[in-house]
Amino acid sequence: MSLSLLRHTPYLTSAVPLPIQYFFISLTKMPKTRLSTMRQDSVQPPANWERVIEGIRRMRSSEHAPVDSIDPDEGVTSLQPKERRFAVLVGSLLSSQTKGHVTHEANQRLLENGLLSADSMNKADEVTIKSLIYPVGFYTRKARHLKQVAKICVSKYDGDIPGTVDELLLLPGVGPKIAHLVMIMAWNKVEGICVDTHVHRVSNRLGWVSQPGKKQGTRSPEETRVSLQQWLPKEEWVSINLLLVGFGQTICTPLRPRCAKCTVSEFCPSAFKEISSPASTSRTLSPKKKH
DNA sequence: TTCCTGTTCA
DNA sequence: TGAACCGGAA
Repeated sequence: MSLSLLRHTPYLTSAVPLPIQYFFISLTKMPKTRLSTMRQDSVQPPANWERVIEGIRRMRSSEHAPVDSIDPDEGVTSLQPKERRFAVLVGSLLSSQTKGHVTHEANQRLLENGLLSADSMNKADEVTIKSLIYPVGFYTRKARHLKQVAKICVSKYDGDIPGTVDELLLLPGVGPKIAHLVMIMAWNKVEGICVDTHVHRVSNRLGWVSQPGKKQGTRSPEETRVSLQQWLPKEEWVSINLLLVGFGQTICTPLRPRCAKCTVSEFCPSAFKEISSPASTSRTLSPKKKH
């Protein structure tokens, strides 16, 4: 068991089989918010953020979210460490703009066909990969990326995957979201927050993040990641993803958020304002319309 | 229509 | 900064 994982995610110390993937963390194991955790820098945390997180945790416990029903470890824990890390990378690559169960089924098909290793993936036909991962989003592009990634892993990393964020970002198809996800899931290292569309949207609605030197909300997930990391205690960096993804899937939805069912709406500056998307959020805050 | 745990290229 | 990549689902 990795010490680094325990250090960064103390709530994973029991009952949860390691290594975990895709942030599959039992909700009952989610930590209570730590009070009085002083943060670095001079950035003031948003008011009541701890109460908001606690409230969202309660909502997440009482209402099931799609992200909770996926066990990404299925069939993968039996793999050797090197293959398991590669499988994590592949699963992460497949996940963009794709629902969890679709991603999971595609990964299982790759596993059944023995393609979840850098060596076998490198030798596989691109058309074969494409047909196996269908109907994952952007499957044509991803099949190409997977072959390129496998080739790089074989030639430069002896069949393993890169161990740093910077090196992961050099892989085709790997951006900030996937790089930070893979660092946590494959290497048990927390280099940054994994910010996807849900974390980006919910953070902005709550008024938790802003552009550098401005009061306006962030315009990209990467801006959100930097802004969040300036005040959110590192102990929360891992759990915040699954927390807000599930919350974003069920209550704080992109379209027609269910503010009436949300128990933290009193702390939310966007509550009951009929927000339809992050894009419209920034438009509302800074009207730069064109006609 | 918009969304789905984004990244790439103009 | 925005369009393109993908197609099924709500």
